[in-house]
Amino acid sequence: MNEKFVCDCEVIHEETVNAVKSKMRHTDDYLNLASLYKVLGDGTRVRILHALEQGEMCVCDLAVLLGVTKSAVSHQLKVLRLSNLVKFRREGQIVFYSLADHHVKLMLDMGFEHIDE
Amino acid sequence: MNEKFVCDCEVIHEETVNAVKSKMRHTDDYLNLASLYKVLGDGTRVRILHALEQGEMCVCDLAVLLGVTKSAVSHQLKVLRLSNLVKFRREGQIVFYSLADHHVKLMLDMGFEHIDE
DNA sequence: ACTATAGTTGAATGATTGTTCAACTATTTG
DNA sequence: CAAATAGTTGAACAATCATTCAACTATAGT
Repeated sequence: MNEKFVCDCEVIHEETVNAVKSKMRHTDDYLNLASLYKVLGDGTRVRILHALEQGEMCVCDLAVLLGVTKSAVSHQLKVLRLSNLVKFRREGQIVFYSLADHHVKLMLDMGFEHIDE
Repeated sequence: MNEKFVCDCEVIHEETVNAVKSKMRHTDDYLNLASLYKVLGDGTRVRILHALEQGEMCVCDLAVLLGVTKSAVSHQLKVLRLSNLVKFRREGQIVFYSLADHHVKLMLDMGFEHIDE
């Protein structure tokens, strides 16, 4: 009556699995973490975030800078907003976006370090 | 003769865009960075990585621990291998996987910090 | 050589996702 | 109020992706 039914393995290191299992978080935590990284896993979105490291920018600024439509930028900004990676303020017709906190810059820098090896 | 043709905007902050543009990296850098985060953007893969923080594990261990098939684990391990996030060694029939370097743990921890707010 | 088990791989499938287009809202100016 | 511009939104389409299944390779034991 072990976990064989969820796997096609016949022999495993039972102690190792149990030891690791006790250290694991709740599955939802991993799904949340994956969702966060999924947001960072798009070229347009990381370009937006890196651009905003220099300071706040409006949607049109970003669209011109990245060479895509306002609509595309707006869609991606919404994704970034829902993940609490950017914040915004409205000034007249113009909406200025900026990074939500310094955490975001740290995550980007850590990623760059890895790819720059 | 400005960048209007790539965007449906009529008025922008030209100086801001030029200033930021000079600070931006090559587009390929962002695609590479996004590719890395895309790999981390999957629940199964982050669970694998977090499990491997405890020590090396074989494919069957991981399959039982996560409740998925060997095949699914093997496919994801291949993705992680191609991104240099895990390494492996073979001992007889058994292949043990482990984290490629401490960088990986740092990236995971930083992500957890963000979602734990 | 034969059997059993660990692991890998390719094709197929269903789900997710990024962009575009068109229509919409919000705000400013005349 | 009307016109113009900044930004948002939903539907549609193409592309990407995670899992399963089945067939395969690799190693160990008899």
